[in-house]
Amino acid sequence: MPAPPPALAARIYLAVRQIPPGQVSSYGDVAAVVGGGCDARSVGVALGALGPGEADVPWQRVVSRDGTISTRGLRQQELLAAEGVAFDSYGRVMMPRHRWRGPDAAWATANRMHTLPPRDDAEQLELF
DNA sequence: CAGATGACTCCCA
DNA sequence: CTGGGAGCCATCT
Repeated sequence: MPAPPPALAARIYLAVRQIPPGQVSSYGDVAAVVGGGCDARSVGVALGALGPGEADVPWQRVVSRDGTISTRGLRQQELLAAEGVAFDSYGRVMMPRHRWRGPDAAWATANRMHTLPPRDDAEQLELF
């Protein structure tokens, strides 16, 4: 039997579950939402340890900060494309367009997590 | 307790 | 673009 997920991993999974279909987030952003001594690496490790018991965690929606896919052989890009995520000619997710803005403030408070700091918008303006 | 490890990220050559 | 190195941190040996 798989060992029960440590507390931090459970929080990471909870945060990842907030990312809506068609959007993506980076390991670092997820870590920022989780807070409490969690960094991008911790998120990567936690997702790498996903087992059958956490099949409902949309791990494919977490990519590197620059939109590149760090997994190999997991069909991550296919899964994302299937939910409407667009990629550029370099095979990177078009972050400005799909980047998750963070959890709802009320949800964050209720779960003792954090919202993402507002980001400068030059990039976000690429919308349509 | 000390090391090794990993689906990260940033910086510089 | 590529590659190396340094921070980062929870987990597992």
